[in-house]
Amino acid sequence: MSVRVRFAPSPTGFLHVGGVRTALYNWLFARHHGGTAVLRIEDTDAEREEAGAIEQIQRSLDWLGLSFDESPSLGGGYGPYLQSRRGQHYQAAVDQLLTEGLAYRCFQTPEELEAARADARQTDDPASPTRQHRDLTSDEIRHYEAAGRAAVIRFRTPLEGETVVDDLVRGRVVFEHRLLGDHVLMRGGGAPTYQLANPLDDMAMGITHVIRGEDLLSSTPRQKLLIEALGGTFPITAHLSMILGTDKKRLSKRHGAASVEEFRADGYLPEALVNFLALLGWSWDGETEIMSMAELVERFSLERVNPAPAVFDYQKLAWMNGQYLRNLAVGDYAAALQRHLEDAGSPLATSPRLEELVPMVQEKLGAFGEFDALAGSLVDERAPDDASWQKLQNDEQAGPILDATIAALRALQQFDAESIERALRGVCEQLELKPRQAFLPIRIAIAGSTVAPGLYESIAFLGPDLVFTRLDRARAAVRAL
RNA sequence: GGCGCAUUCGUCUAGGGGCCUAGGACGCCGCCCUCUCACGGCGGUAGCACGGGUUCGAAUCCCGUAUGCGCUACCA
Repeated sequence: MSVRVRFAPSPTGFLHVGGVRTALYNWLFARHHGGTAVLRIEDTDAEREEAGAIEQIQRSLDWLGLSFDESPSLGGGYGPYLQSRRGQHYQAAVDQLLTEGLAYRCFQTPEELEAARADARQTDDPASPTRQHRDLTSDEIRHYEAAGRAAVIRFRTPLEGETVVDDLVRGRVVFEHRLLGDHVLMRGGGAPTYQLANPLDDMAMGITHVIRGEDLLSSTPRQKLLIEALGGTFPITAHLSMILGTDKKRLSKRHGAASVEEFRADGYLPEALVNFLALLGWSWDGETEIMSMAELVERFSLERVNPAPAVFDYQKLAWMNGQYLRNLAVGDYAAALQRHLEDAGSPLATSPRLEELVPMVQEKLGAFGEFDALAGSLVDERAPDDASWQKLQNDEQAGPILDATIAALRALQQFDAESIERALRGVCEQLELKPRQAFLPIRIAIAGSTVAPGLYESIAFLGPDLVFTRLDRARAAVRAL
């Protein structure tokens, strides 16, 4: 039997890292086994759906390099399976369940339900409120219908016994039927609930393995019961732990970036994010950390998924991204950097000289988002950093250093990094200063900041015209005091 | 409250009875390299939640407690 998995997000917002990890594990598992991974959008609740969310989810998955199979449902074009287009299929299943007495109509008003819940709090039968209309007489049904009451369809959950789920990451989990309650399959308006659409589609689509978040573990027995009532076989499940913020709460906006789009905007590489997320809850040998997509596919297995929740460590992601960045060939680095600058709408994106900058910044950046602050002043004309400029002006040696530098650079035949280095070393000897002292004012004059790419390379990159302009400007600022 | 899941350095993890005086990585600290920032190199800090069992022997198995998280919707 070949493996078929699905990633089934609801379009209620951006794709966040928890969702990405779920998507990734599904995808890796499918690819590892040469199986199929499909994307299914669970848009059964029109009210909570957010405009553009589907496109955004797809864009994020594309960017990450997670391509899903079989996406033919949208009017002949390409797109994911949409539950909102499968209404008849759900209706047919409900009709069958109704006929066989496996489901029933429930006419409770929200007020009645609430009242029943309040009563149930005192008892040891927490599920009873959901079963109030489980055994209505035909007279009662006629009465409710005559009164024009809308009905929801509830599943007739067995009152006794238990359902066992053999989960690939959690082992055997047992649920008592009496505590489950009769959950709603179809709303008053005729729309299916998740509890109906999700398992039904898994069955209809021949899903063999359900890999999803632990938040859905408790609804697994209901889904299993439903599928088995319909004569189907429930898939094998693997419930992944939650991803937490540093406060151990579910990762969200307030912990920092939590959506794919944000990491992208901050200048992270998709390969790095994928690698990092793969390791959040899974490991290969406990030692190897940097793994390509191909290696992940080859090595991934659900058996090695950790059942414990994991805290999302931004620092480690940053480190890993730096590793990926530094391993890029210059041309690839330049291309990726340019794409990032374009995405960010930065004017630096149009610079034809980005590639020249790469060797100067590649060792220094943890993410492309830092590029502008580090090297922007070499590409753009901009005001110097205030604090740095202050430092320059307070430096008593600055005047003589700048004078000597200007003279030494003026004397140069060749304006390349080696020549510049020799010239600047000469300045140090001449003034009997250590490079770290002598170069500080020069760096501020050149880059407008105490932090910048290598001095010699920066000077060579800017070229004599700009360099002398900036040195003169600094000289004037120092003299003005 | 009920049900469920989880619990190894600050964080991600290795470990599935003796190989563990618990290994790797990020972070942190120190040293080296060094024109700033980084990178890189070397070294260091730090952990089996607690209590009972089982066993010749437990981080590893069982029970309990604690704590955290999830579910408890006509959300998914």
